[in-house]
Amino acid sequence: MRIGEVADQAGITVDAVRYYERQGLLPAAARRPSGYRVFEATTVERLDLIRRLQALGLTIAEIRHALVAHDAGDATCDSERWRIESVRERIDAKIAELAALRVRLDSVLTACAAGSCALAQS
Amino acid sequence: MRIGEVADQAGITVDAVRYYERQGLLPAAARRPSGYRVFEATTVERLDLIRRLQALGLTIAEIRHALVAHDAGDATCDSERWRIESVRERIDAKIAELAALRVRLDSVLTACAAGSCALAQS
DNA sequence: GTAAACCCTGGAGTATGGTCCAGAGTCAAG
DNA sequence: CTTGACTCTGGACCATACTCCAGGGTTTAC
Repeated sequence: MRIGEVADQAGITVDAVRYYERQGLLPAAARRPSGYRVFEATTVERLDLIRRLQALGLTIAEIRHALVAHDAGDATCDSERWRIESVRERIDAKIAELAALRVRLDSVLTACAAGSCALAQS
Repeated sequence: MRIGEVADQAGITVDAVRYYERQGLLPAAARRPSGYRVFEATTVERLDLIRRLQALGLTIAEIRHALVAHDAGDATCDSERWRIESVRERIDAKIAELAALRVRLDSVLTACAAGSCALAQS
């Protein structure tokens, strides 16, 4: 398959495919004599997996670590659980931060309703 | 006051002060013949205000809009309320997004506990 | 008069996850 | 044999909010 075909089937751009290759999320593709990349059908599945992990909030670096472990056959449920849990902690921290922010915003809005503008407060 | 003094009193770096000036959050400072910036004491208060608005989650662009209205005498409680409410909506949307992400993560972890690894799922 | 501490500008760098581009080569159909 | 669609590379660019740097000038104290 050409790069445009895998990209279409995975629903992403060819630029993204090349980017993932550069980032080590895909093994370096085989090449035709012309330099064109040649992909196997399984690449589409791998791209789907990458997208699913991204949708779970993993960064490119985390996905790379996960896939390297996977490729080496080292990806146990426990090792992946640990990775996902660290992502969950990061998300929980972010939610807590935003919730605190929202509380501060509400108090500003309450003050605003009472006639005290945020720009005038000290 | 020199730039280092206002920066110290506001608890930020001189680079940040110059950045705020470039971004239009501070009026262009007066200069000595040597080119050194000269600030009035009120600049410290303005820097404090900028920091408070940042702590509420406003971007530099939003703070600029708010301060321009303020400087023009146009900053009413209503106009500021509208600005703060749009920030609150943004934060609420972000919290909702992260909460949905967390639900997905939990289902992956549940599957993981049941022996189905995230990397193996289709 | 000299050394330390301060200030100036313009521009590059940080992190993230890609996108977009030019300029060139390749491939398939008609 | 030509046309159009595809691909290649390396590098610049997006937003955000600064930070850091070089290479120079200024101020202040002793």
